[in-house]
Amino acid sequence: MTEAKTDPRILRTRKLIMDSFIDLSSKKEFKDITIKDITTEAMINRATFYYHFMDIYDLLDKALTEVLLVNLNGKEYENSELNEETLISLFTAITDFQTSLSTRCHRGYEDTIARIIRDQLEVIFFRMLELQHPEEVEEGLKLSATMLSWGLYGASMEWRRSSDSVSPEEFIKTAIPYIQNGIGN
Amino acid sequence: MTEAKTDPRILRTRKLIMDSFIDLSSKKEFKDITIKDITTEAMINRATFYYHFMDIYDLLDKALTEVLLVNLNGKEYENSELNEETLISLFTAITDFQTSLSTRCHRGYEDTIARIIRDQLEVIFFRMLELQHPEEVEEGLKLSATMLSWGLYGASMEWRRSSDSVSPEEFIKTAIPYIQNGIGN
DNA sequence: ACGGAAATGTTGGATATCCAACACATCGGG
DNA sequence: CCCGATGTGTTGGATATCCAACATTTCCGT
Repeated sequence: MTEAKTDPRILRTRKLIMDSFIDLSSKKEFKDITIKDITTEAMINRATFYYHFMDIYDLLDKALTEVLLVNLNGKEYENSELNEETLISLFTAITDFQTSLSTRCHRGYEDTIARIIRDQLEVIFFRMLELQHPEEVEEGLKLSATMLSWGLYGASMEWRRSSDSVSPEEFIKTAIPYIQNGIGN
Repeated sequence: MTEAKTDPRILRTRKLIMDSFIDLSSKKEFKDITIKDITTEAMINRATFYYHFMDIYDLLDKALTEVLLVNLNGKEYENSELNEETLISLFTAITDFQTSLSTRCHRGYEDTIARIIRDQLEVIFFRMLELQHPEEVEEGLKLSATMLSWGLYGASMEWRRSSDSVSPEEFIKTAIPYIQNGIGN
């Protein structure tokens, strides 16, 4: 209900900046991308960049979040339950996202990426848990969501490390029983 | 030397509008494209459209000119002579342009398109003639350029009409001797 | 042929963006 | 070491763009 539509110029400019950044990321390493590069490509003034973002790390953060959200929104977790299907879907969304990033060059920013993934996962988990256990206190659900997000992210790291070419689906399925027994009714 | 750089916001907005229009043109007929459609796609306000263009016909005009210029600029006629090679190059540029337009739907606006092509050809011819005949009076060169532009455009119409699958190069080559004898020293 | 809906243009005041200039940090070469 | 060159952030005044509202025209269904 709290309307207050954001000015379309803001939406347009942010999109131009993010698109340019993502485009440049596929051509250069992150550390070689300068703010002038981005603003030139986006056809906006350098000062305007600072109107929207603190610095280039802020942009990296928000751009990756945006991309991850696009990856996740195709899946519609809004009103779904936390079950085997959604867990598999979430897990493959993460591994897809990381694979798509590996073609770009963000070496040295794994921590940022990890935090972004965990943050988004936590929000999704919390929504699902809230829906499934309306009687529980918020604090408990929050903590569960936190632990699940760390856990699923950790699993994705383990999947990448193992690299014995088992599919993400198969990989996460082996862990699901333990998760389910922990969170099941 | 007469600087007076145009504001980058203007360049950006015009580009957004033109790109959106060209994009929409490949999906709808011109007559079904509304100004709201364009401005929505371009993420700009409808009032801003009128800041840059008189109406949608003005946009059609300028957008086509832009596209044609892109077609022509790859060829670099700036300091070239008016000889067989450049004539062939110009002719194929025109036929390419018209072919690319035929996939879009501008039925009923052939006159506009024709005028745009002739206008641009005339400018190019005049520059070349000026370079090649510095001693001549401007009026004579202007008129020659006008006649050449009409002539070459007419040839392109004839080429489309005949459609006996002879290449544009071959087609125009048959006419070049007459042009050359007319304009040669 | 009528009436409502949608598209076209226009306007004045609000706001995002631009510019030029500045101070500061970083870096690589002589 | 120092210097010029390059990148980062910040600022105040100028300007392109937005918005909401309006009048007018075009279109389409009944």
